Amino acid sequence: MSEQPKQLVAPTGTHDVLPDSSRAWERLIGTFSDMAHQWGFGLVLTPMFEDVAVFNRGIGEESDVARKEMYVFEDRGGRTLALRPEGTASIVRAFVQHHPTTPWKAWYVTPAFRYERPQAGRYRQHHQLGVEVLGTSDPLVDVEVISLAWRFYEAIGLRRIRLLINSMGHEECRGEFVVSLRRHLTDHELQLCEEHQKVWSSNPLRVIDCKKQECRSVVDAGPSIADALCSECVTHFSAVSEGLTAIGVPWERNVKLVRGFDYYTRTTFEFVSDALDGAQNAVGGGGRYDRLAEDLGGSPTAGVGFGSGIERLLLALQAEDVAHFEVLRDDSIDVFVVDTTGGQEALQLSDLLRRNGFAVDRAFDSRSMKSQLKAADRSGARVAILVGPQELEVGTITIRDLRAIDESNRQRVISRIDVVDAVREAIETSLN
RNA sequence: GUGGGCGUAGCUCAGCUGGUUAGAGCGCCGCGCUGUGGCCGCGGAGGUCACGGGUUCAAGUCCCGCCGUCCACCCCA
Repeated sequence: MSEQPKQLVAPTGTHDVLPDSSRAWERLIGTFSDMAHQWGFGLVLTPMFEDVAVFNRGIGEESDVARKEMYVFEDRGGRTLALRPEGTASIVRAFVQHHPTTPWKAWYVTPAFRYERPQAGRYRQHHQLGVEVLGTSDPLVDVEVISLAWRFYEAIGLRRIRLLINSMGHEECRGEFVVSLRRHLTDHELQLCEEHQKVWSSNPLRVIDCKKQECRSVVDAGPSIADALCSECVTHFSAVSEGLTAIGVPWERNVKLVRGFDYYTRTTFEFVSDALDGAQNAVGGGGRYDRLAEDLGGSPTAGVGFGSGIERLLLALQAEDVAHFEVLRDDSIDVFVVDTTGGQEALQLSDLLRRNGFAVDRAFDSRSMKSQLKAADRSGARVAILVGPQELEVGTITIRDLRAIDESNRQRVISRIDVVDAVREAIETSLN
């Protein structure tokens, strides 16, 4: 006797999605796919791993994600590759590579990988869906992107969502702001929180959204990005916020909204769920990235997009008790075929009914009628059709309503030839 | 990367200060109903008490380590 091998499990921070919960995933992704097409976006699929430079140059080598969270590996040909940590950089790389006509409107759904310590709403593999628009700097595109996200959240049933928007300015006014911010932080370095006293100079913008009281006091007394914007950036921001208001999407300006990726210019935004109380309350976010295509070796091309975390959305839905994302009994199959003559009849009948559009399941292993009916009940089917030796001999089928309440009149015998029509009728008359 | 809680049946958990064959509910299988599910009753299967060391006459229970998980920080979806 050999020893039983050690049982293997999914790696830390990853999860299997089983049928109990995968139905909600299907609905979420299906809804987003429908809406993205309605908004004029086409699906773009890119490889799950890229040359590490795509992400380093994209999200910025100084960002936490690039510095310590990427899954970087070398392949057998000595290439340095990384599993994608977010959705945008790959899409822009594909744009640069194929130079499609603009505006290029892409939607995507993809896993994303970050080597982090897992906790509520944060995993080493999570999933994002989102869109990107390349090739136009029209502020109304920002509005279109944000509104798609907003309408999507509405469509899936989220209510307690808030939209926070800000502008990071373009290269120049943002640069000037960083200079004055640096000056201010240098003057007040010793008042910062312990952590930021050490690391603020590598990425001063990070201090702005630090939650510690020490840093907040320093930041509040310092320069605001809102005052540093040039007139063009101010105009852009106004057009975005007015556009949102025009179509009834509520927003809040948050001048401290500084997102983690370096590629953002001008518009940045984030959607937070008030139903999620933990630190992981951001269900989506994005912004404009007018320099990114250039950074990835393309010609200067404006871009804007958003991404949303599927796991976070599901947590928010759960927290809001959105019932329609639970698995409903109605969602299951129509007919369960019970066959106690060996299984050949179930084979033929299942095939026939499925070809006629019914959702059908059956039992295997020649189990007893009692056991097969139990399985039929568990399946949630509305009706069962029964074939035993008696029916087989005379060419009939017993059709049984599994949802009827009284025992009389819930079951009848039909000719096998009429099975499709009889099943159709039985399903229509069956109670819900 | 830092800090804390928790790992006992498929699932949710009980197991008092260490003491004989480790329990419950749900789920699963079977029987009551030798061709009829759900409800009810009865019965059954299923556990190297995450793993590895240690203390002890004796460890699910105490100690150390390790892995996993959850939570917080950091950061983000």
